[in-house]
Amino acid sequence: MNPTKAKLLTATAQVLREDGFAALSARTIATRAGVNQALVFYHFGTVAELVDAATRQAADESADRYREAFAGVTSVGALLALGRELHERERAAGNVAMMAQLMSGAQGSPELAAAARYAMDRWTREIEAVLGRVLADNPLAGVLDPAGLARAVSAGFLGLELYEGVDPAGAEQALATLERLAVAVDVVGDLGPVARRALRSRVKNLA
Amino acid sequence: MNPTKAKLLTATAQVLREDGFAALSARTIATRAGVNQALVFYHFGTVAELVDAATRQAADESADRYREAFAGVTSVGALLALGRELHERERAAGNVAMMAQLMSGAQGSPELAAAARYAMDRWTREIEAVLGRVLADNPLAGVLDPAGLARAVSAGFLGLELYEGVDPAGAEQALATLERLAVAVDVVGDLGPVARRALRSRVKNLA
DNA sequence: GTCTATAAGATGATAGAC
DNA sequence: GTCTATCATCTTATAGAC
Repeated sequence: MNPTKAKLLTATAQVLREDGFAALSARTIATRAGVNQALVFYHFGTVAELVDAATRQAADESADRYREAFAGVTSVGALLALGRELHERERAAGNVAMMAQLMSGAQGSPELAAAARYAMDRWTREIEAVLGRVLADNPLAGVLDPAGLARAVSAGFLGLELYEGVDPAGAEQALATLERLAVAVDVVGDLGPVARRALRSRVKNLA
Repeated sequence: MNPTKAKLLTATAQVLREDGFAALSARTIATRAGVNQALVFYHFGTVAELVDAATRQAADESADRYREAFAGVTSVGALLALGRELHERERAAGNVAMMAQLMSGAQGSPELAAAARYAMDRWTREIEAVLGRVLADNPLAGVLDPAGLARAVSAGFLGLELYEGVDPAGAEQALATLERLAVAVDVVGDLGPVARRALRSRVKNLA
């Protein structure tokens, strides 16, 4: 990989994270990369193609970190602890903010929508795998399919990130409640046989 | 209200909804409003102030519609049915997309962040009220505080809207799973006295 | 209140020197 | 591969005629 090309990719991610989609331009990116503006077009053709490449790369790296971290998780409790930690870490790295910016920018551009879809797919694939393991013997498993839940979790992180930029206290409150909801799902999984049977029979009618 | 001013406000909302935050400019807005570009600055001073005014107005109208619709709802089942209908209607109107665009644009602009926060507050206030009523005698009430849950729901809608623009099928799948989760919460609220007691004692330790 | 004209700057993108 | 210089086009914002 050409060093200038690499610099442009990481600079694009930085601008997207810190200043938002609206701040993206060949000049802002090149300045942050410490290279000449014309090199954006030499290496990537257009600004949109650079953004596409940068976000796909970031999504790959991010998803790979998810996979490693999720590898040994088999209980809801462990997933929650890890989830909170991972959430803080990814937040600090700015990956969620970057994806949120990508998604909003993608609304007006079919080319970027493809990159955004790719990024979401990479995330949900990892989350779906761990959710499938964790929910395997929960009586709510028939209701909470891992695929749908993984997508809901990914979308939820996007929304929370946007919300956090606007009202940090409110976002924290929302996150705390969601964690409690997850704990409640776990508690339901630990219910005694009587309550468990009662719940399962009722749940069966929903699926 | 000056008719030109009104036209600019609704045109701003339209551009934000249909073309996204990146497409906002005095010219795109004025063209859609059918008025001269200079009038943006005469009536609102800057483009940012126009966007601020337009999104506050839209949030007010949207929240007022929520309030009316939520007024008579007292059960989770009724809220879910209404929620799905409302979600479709607001989606078609483009209000959620507009807020999502506002939130992402707000990341780079403190002035817009205030407007975004105002919009989120108006939404969560209505949702919190109806959630408080609906969850009043659910054994999970101690875990799912209405304030946090309302914020989570608002943020969730934002994320789902962004996701939908990128992958409609995935977003629908996520929404379906979330609805099932809400139904499960309702089922828990309808549990017999034995299971209910077992759940409540376990839940008590979490709060 | 609304218009035209215009200033002053940022943007994507290209041509051509090195 | 990298640079400078340049283009047409877009932007916010203002001045001044009507």
